[in-house]
Amino acid sequence: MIKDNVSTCRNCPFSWQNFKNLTEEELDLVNSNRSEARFKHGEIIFKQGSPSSNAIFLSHGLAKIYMEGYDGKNIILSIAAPGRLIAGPGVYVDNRHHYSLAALTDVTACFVDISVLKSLVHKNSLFAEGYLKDISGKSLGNFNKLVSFTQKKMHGRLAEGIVHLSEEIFESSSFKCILSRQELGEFTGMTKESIVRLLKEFHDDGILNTDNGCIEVLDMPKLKKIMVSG
Amino acid sequence: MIKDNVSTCRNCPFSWQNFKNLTEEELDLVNSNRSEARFKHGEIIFKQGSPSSNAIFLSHGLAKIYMEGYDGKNIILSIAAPGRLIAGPGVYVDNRHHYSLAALTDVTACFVDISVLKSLVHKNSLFAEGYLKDISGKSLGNFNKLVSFTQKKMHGRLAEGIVHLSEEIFESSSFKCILSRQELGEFTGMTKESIVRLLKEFHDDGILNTDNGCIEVLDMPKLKKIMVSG
DNA sequence: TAATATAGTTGATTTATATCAACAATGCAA
DNA sequence: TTGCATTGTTGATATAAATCAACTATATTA
Repeated sequence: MIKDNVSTCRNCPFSWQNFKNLTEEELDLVNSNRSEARFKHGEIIFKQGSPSSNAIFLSHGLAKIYMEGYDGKNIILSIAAPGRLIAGPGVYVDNRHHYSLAALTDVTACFVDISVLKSLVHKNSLFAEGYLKDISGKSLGNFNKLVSFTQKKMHGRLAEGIVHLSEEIFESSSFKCILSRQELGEFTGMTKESIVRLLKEFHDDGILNTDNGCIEVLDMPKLKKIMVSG
Repeated sequence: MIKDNVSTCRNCPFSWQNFKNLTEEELDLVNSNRSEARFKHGEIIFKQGSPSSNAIFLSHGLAKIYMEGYDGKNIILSIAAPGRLIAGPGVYVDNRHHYSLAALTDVTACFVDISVLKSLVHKNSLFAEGYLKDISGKSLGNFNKLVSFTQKKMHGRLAEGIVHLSEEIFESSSFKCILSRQELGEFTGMTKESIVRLLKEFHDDGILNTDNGCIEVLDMPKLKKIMVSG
């Protein structure tokens, strides 16, 4: 009998930053066009290629945003957490999802009809600006990913991935990793075998511990050094 | 005595799509805050890291948008042509350029104070929406670049690059390449030596000709097949 | 025109990383 | 609990692509 449904957008503690730019009436409009659904770990929330008619916000849990590439090889673009708009550039281009979303834990997700957000972009210029900021920030993230994927080698990329998980997602130096080795590979651009080997190497160098699905960063400065130099 | 200065934004044939959403008065505001400068081939127009206080539009020529990576290795993100907004995500994040811009040919560029564009985003919701569309489209381009850089091998990436140059930039199967082998490498994620070898291979396979800096695509279907499968 | 710098080319070698294959551990279903 | 499927681990091997090094052609400048 879990009770983590959000009663309204007004009192949602995971509300998207940009909703702060709305009037209470506008936020109520969002709320009245909101529906909620639950997903179990592993379930797909939406698929790349399908029509994107809703913006999604997680109110509970974590999900992976990933692109399905050639012959079954995926790239995990980022980890979605509560408070983030999940919509993608397709919303303003071709109304298609250009990536897929799947639950990494049990997830509760709010769906808001995209036309509602678009109408608010028209009505409320602060909200429009906030949306621009949001997209811009994500775009920057992709720039960095592009540079690090093309120029860093495995050590640097894995270090970067772990630092990101530790600081941005779990906000702790020790966390249950959630991502399988396979997924860790899709997140950092390498095979699962390479992940295993590198984690071991990091362990042997006293940088981290890996116990039953958890990662504990022991030497963050060293890890960051590898992240930058690698 | 070249005369390709643009007299006003109103009659500019290379005007940004999104300016069509402005009233004439608003466009005049842009125009009165516009300044023009010329650059010679190779000159840098702005540098990654510097403050981004202006949006830029080319009225003549081509330029490369590139990120400066680790130890002098660059990635050319795209080729800028007249009609395109060049501003970057930094505008709505940290007021810094996150990539550099350099002239590939002789270039005439219009500079518009970014605060003017921002004020128009506030005043004109259609313009704001157009801006969102613009950023979204570019974001999609980066997604594709990420997938192709991480998953395709050299053949596929080079084919992709050449098809892009041919169809999007020069709109001809035969074109003066502009990009040096080094730059072609930065555009497709490989070294200049690999570019040379692959171009030769493509030539030997009857896919294209390379004569004094020109590329002539002879077998576009084959090239596209390599682009997709590679 | 000669002199020098830059860009292009080629082949030999090295290296990072994927792939393949076998096996161990873990979790889930019957 | 047993069996089966998934995930993790390890070592051996293959390969794509970078690096290195030498050389040639093409521009640019004196």
